[in-house]
Amino acid sequence: MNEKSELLRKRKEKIESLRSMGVELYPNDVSVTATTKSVIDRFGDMDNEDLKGIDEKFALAGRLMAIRNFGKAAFVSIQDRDGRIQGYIARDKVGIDRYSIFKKFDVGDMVFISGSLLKTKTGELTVEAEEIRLLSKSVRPLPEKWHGLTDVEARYRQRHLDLIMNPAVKKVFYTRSRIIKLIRDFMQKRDFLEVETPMMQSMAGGAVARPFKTYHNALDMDLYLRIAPELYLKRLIVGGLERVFEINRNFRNEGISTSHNPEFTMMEFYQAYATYEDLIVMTEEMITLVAMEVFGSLSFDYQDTEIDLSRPWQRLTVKEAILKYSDTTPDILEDRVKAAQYARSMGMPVEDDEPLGKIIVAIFEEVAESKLVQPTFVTSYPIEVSPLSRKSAGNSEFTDRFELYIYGRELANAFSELNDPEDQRNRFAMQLREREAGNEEAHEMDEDYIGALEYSMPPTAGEGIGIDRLVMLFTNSPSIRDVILFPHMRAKMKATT
RNA sequence: GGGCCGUUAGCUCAGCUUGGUAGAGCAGUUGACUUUUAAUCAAUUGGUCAGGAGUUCAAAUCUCCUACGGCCCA
Repeated sequence: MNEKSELLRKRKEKIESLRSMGVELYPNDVSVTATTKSVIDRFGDMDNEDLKGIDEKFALAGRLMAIRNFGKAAFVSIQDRDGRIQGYIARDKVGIDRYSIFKKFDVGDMVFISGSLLKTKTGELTVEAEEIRLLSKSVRPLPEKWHGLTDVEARYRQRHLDLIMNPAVKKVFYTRSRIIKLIRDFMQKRDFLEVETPMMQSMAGGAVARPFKTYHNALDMDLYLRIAPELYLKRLIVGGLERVFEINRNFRNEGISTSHNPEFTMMEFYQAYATYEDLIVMTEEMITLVAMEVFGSLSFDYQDTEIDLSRPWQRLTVKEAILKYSDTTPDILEDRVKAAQYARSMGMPVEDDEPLGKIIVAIFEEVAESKLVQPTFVTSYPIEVSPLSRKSAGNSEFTDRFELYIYGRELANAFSELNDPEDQRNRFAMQLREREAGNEEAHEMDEDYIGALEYSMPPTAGEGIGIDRLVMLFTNSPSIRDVILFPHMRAKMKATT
């Protein structure tokens, strides 16, 4: 920002003049006894006569959001973490000295107010100040009071301003916190242990994605920010913890979009002696519980669409979903050459030696994904795209796996875990061949993990749930950036602070 | 990575089609005002028109490049 800006200069002059009046600009000695909401909840319905009978004093603090000046009196609006309340500052009440100091306050300053309550002519509960003090002087002006801050770039880059100006934004992050607490409680009630596993890993495993790379000086080794906690959580299952979950960040070195941020929050959990079908039920229970807590209902609007979470949710195999939403015939999905031909006919790039399973999933993503608006469990994923999943009994080309789709977005991914170390080695070998063929996202051979499996892991099912996307759904947010406080942005040369 | 759109005062936006010395509201400053609530009334300050290059007598406006952002596609 331009330091020559007249606004800033004027503010600094004002600060100097307050200082010369002996006013402490950044004091730290107030005792706040109430919030705006607590006062309004208790007294909002009372009339002026009742309020006069209360000899309690109220001490609140917050940001000055408006000043309506009348010469010898003024109305102010003070905003704290859970709302706003009006203050009435009359010269005769606070005294000439305090009033002349108050006249130098600006919208945006942090202030302390204490006094009694009254109702104005228009029926608004108001704190009649006996004292109004400066707690922290603002140097920069706030955005305009009516339109606020709407420029999305400025909102993300200066989230502090966004939070000050846009109460709906604050609400999103309160809801986010509540959803995470609900999920945590849900897991703990089912005897799952919350754990934390490495964010920095010597090999980025547990998912198919490109990692961020970093370097540890003292150990002289490359490290990768994790793309998933999966392989560590399963080591804990081998270790006998039986039920574990982790709610934490994953990092994937990929593009940014309305549903992708390079760092995002997942909950992963693993339950011994369960199958992916148990997790279907558990997922329904968890998400409907969140819906009931947040909306008090299983149906709600997301963007322009009504989402209905009434159970049971639709289940389709990958192939069924393709057949349902395209003109494909079953024989096309049984034959690699026909499938490749079909995919190409829709303009999708297909490698000559692309395995059938990968082509099927590509077709699924092309024709079906966006159609899965109401909650749908998609099952029976091909083995080629599921290197950590257990093969389906009776059909070794497919796995005991599901992905949950809502509003065309993948919200969860779960499977019965592959616990046969020999099979796991073969799967990694398959991935390694892909890697050598140039697929940077393919999984690496993880001997250490196989070594853990060789101590035997009980039959287990595991799942990852995208917390950001879940919060998007429950806060009606169109972009993942609306549910992440500080979404990643390209560095800007010009300082915006 | 591609396409489209955007970037003008602290904020929200006009102005661009059709080139001719940069506008409004809010905020700020000064003054009036002791029940207002987008307070009101009067006066007034504030601009590297994202950055760069080009065309032109003359560019916020036309052309090109770059940066950043949004939406859609991959």
